[in-house]
Amino acid sequence: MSRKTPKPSAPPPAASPAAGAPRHRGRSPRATGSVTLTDVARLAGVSPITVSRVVNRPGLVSPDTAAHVQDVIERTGYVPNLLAGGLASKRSRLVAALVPSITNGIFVEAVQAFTDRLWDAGYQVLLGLSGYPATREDALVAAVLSRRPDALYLTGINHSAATRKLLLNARIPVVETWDMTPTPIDMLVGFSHEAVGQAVARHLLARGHRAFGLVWADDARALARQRGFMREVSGAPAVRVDVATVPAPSTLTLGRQGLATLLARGTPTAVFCSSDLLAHGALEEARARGIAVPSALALMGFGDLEFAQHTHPALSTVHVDRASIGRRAAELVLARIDGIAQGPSVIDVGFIIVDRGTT
Amino acid sequence: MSRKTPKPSAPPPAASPAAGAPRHRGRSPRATGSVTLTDVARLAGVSPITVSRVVNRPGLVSPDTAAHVQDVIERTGYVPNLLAGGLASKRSRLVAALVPSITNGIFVEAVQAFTDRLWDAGYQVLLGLSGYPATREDALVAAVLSRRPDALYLTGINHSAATRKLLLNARIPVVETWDMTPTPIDMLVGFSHEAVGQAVARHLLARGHRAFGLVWADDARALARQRGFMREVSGAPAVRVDVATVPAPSTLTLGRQGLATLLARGTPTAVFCSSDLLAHGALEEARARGIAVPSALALMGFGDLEFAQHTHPALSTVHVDRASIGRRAAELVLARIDGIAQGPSVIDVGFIIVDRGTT
DNA sequence: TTGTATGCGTTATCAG
DNA sequence: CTGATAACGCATACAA
Repeated sequence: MSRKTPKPSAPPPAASPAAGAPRHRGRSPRATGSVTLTDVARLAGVSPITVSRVVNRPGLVSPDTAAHVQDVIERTGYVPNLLAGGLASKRSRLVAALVPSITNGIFVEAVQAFTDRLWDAGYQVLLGLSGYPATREDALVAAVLSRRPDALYLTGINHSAATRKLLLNARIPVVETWDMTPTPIDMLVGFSHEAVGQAVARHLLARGHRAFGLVWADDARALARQRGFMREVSGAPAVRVDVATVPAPSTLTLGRQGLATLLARGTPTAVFCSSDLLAHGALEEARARGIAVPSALALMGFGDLEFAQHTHPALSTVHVDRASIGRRAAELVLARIDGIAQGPSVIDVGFIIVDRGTT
Repeated sequence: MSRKTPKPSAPPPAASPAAGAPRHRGRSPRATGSVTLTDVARLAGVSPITVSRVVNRPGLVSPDTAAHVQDVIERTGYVPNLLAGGLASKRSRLVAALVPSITNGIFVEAVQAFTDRLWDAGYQVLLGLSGYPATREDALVAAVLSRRPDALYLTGINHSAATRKLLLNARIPVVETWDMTPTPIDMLVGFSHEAVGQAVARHLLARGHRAFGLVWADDARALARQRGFMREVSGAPAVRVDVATVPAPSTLTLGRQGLATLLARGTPTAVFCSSDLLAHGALEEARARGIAVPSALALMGFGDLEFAQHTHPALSTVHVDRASIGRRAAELVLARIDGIAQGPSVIDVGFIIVDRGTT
């Protein structure tokens, strides 16, 4: 345990702050009250930068010094101040993620995966809740940028001009998610909603269906799926499609009503719902009317409501690997932060049609 | 639009930075590249502190000056740096919230309410995911405190000694939630889980039940509810209680298995599950066996799984106003930050037994 | 391997 | 109502 010269007097007891220099606490008119890196340095008999290195780059410091400093850190309960650190280094070690809501389970799984991955890499994620149709997104982006995050995760690709400008000025990596576009702001991890609609249409057509019903939420991404569906079926002969549109935040009740509406207007053999919550509502309506699913009516949702699978194994769906979106977004961000920007910066994670019976 | 003297030359065109002082960008070796408060001040012909006031306390500045500065702010796209601001003022305008997970819907609603309320008050919420049985909580608390939040929201009341010490040293308001204790770290918003168990027991006893089954997760708060239940029924004669314990993260499948276990060992007339997810699983098992709920078997959960209510209106539950927990926690925090620490700092939000049929 | 000098962008303090 | 000055706590760039 032999240390270099600068150690004025080893303090085996508790606090015996180098009697020459009087206690500093309370000296400056703006003193904060909590232990600073300088306090630790003084107590350990080293320079502040050495303490900084012990905390951030232990490799650059001799084991002896490191151990001693570490000891003082623990005794004093020193907690680094990342506001100061971030200001000095221009790296906040903070990454912001903007999500419409966390009570709606659909986006959380990706964010959780994103957060977990970044935490392991030494970053913290600041979550911003943009509210539904992204009303507050502009204000939120500005607020979040004022923390000087090292990167930004966005949900969706529809952003106002003001937002885009802020993002461009910020000069940090940005990942958009949950959608697909040839012109991302920066990077992108998602899938094409039009392709989903198209694939489902193709799938159902191949299974012989011609009379379709759509229970559809009035939401940008959902409408993209509808477009894809419509485009594909419009090429097939003798096809009928009826759409029951429902307002944006999907609920079970809206799903029930949607199917009721469709049944009042015709007799579809396959009903595609814009979300699994709607699909499950429709399933309840079918049950209530004694309509067998899937033998008498094929029912397809979108998004894997875990609950629905357990409740009724005959509800088909389009599966998206949500965690994977978060994980890959994190990889992209980390690569860019570390300057290793190799590889594509637009990733299509695709989707899978899970057919649990569609006649 | 007449302004005071210090305006050197009104710049109706774009950037004409007071020709006397040469451009500053790129001068310092550590220049950051983004617009600073000083840049804005120079362009507006005022001192930096005036710009600061326009942003933070518009009231202290003359309308003319304010308008002019505001204009420059918009033209330059200036975004304040809260790392610097927080460092200088010792107020980060950041509040941290620690939650086990966000994919588990149980705690999110409260956090969302907390976040919404604080956002309106000018604060941002940094979400920390502590993982299940709070394994990473220590590291997380340290990491989060290094951002110097103005307050902290915690889920639960079980914290390690190390965590408590960090929290005490931090000298910031702390709200614990979702539970009740006579010795909170600082403030508390929650309810007594023992009281829940007790109340349910009393309720079921009053409805004539004597043969009870418990499908129970192995989790601290859940066990507190069990204790309350046991204590209450132990006072009644001729009571039998069988407990099927299942591992911690509840699933539908575990609920099914739990009920199956109970039915293999006896014939309870009322089954109380530690969560609504388990209760719903049990409901499925009952359905599969042709046992009518609630006429042949009373089933009670805890926590209002919204889904379950729609699926089966005969599943009883203990209702907790989750959003209210978040809202009231926010109120407490704000009162303390503003120094208006009036009122109690321990709030019991209570719970409600929702009986949808228990024989 | 360790230390010195300096500045990051902002606000508190006190003076005009 | 406005400004000059001095921190806030830390890390970068070099030097030893």
